[in-house]
Amino acid sequence: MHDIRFIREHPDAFDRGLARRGLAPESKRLIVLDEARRKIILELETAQARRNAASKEIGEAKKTKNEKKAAELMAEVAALKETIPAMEAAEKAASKALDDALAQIPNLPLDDVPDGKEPSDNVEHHRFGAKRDYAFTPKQHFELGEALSQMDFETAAKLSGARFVVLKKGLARLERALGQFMLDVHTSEHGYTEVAPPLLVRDEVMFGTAQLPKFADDQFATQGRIEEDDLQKFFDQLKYDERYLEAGPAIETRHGTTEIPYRLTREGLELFNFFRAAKNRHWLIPTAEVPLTNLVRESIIDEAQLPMRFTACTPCFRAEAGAAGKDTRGMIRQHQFTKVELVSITTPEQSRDEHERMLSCAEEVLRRLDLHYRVVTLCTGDMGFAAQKTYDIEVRLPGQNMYREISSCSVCGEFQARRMNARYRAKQDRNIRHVHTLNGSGVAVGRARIAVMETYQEADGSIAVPDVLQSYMGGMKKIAKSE
RNA sequence: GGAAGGGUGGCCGAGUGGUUUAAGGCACCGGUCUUGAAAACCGGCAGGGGGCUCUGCUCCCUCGUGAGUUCGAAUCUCACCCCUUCCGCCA
Repeated sequence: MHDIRFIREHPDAFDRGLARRGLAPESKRLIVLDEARRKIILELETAQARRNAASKEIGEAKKTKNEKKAAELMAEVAALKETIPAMEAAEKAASKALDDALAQIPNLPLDDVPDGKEPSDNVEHHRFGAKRDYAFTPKQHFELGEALSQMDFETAAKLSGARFVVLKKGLARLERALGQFMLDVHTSEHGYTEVAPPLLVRDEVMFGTAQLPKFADDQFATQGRIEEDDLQKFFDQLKYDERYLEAGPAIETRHGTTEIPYRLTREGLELFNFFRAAKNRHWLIPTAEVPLTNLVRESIIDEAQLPMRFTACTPCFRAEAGAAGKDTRGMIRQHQFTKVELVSITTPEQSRDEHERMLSCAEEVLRRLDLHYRVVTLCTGDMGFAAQKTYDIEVRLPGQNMYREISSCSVCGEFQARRMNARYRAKQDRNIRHVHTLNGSGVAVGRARIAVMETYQEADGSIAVPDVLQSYMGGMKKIAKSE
């Protein structure tokens, strides 16, 4: 969420930032909304101030027995009480219009983010390791997994549909081992606090990290249950407004009378669906970034507590609404996957350095697994909604013969903090300011398993267990087919 | 799912219709004292927003949220949200 005061004071810089993302200018429209808002606030507050002053004068007039003046003042207050409610409603509407508009606008890129439109415009930052030579043609992870009878898409489809998988034996354990290993590295060596967060969260939490309102279609949510009382309340609210209720076709009853039933209009149905969806709903987290970042929502933290660093290994759930046809084979893009997440809460001064640090924490995991990867700085056109700057780590998948994203580390500035109302009290001047937030995968466990499988595959289709994982695998050195 | 009790500044907490302009404490900041620190004492200290002649002055809103009653609401009424405890069910 942007600061309207910044936009008001730096409209050109704001629009330039949007332009770098390939977006049309917004400052003019926002400033118009803001001016409308401030105008009505001024009117409302003038009326309120007069009402308050007159009320005090009433007391004084009564004290001095000036009944005539008191009566006049009371008439004035009565008149103000007629007009103030409408102004209050107008003020609310104007503020909401501005907030709704602001909520739809993505964060601005930092100066050093490369300009570009597409992933191909991302800039390589550095590499670790090198492509390996194989004496055979490396297979893709799903070929390996299915041949081992430890990765089963068909059964998963019976249970849950496409984009799910059942893992067994060594591959199931490899998933667990990777998560444990990563958490241990981050907690015991990188200073992150391990958290086991809720996987189901409220609307406002999803808004805080900016999954809502814009990306609702990408999320899974639980369905609220509607009871009879709720339904009655819903229809009471409609009040036979013809936008929502209309007369249906007449029905001849058994008794020869004609009844004209009411039914929902299209808009009424939409309203009903909205009402039902919002009732007792929870969202399934698409990433632990959501609960971890929101840990500090609606609070004022002492600067001495910063930076805060949180990590969690959780399942993540994504509807993959816009990904039809993409990565349909294998486990690259699933509705459910495991990820170790890193989140930092910092002061504005710390966030840039913390971003570099977070990247190196994520990289360390891949280094110890001895996986070849490259780091790219995302271009302005490829960055996520909330990010100011993002590094992606792309791991080499020899079977796919591609580099694929395995981690994404973003600094968000105060963009999310504003949405969450997360602030800190500065040590120096005791002022309250918004914190900065950062998030990164440290790293995606599902994709790390794929990378291990494809990188460590052997000619016979078995998979060597990387040294650092063997202790997490009960000493297992090789994942091979077993009866 | 049932019942009861709650939601007040960064934190704790008083306040059940009218100097609440929200007591008091803790924390924090400044000062006095001290070789220094602690203690003690003195002073300051909620958040958000608007306006202006903008280092300042001033106004508005906020006691979970929204509506209502009233000349007047933290306080009363209604609805909703959230939390806690107990009971039931349950891994």
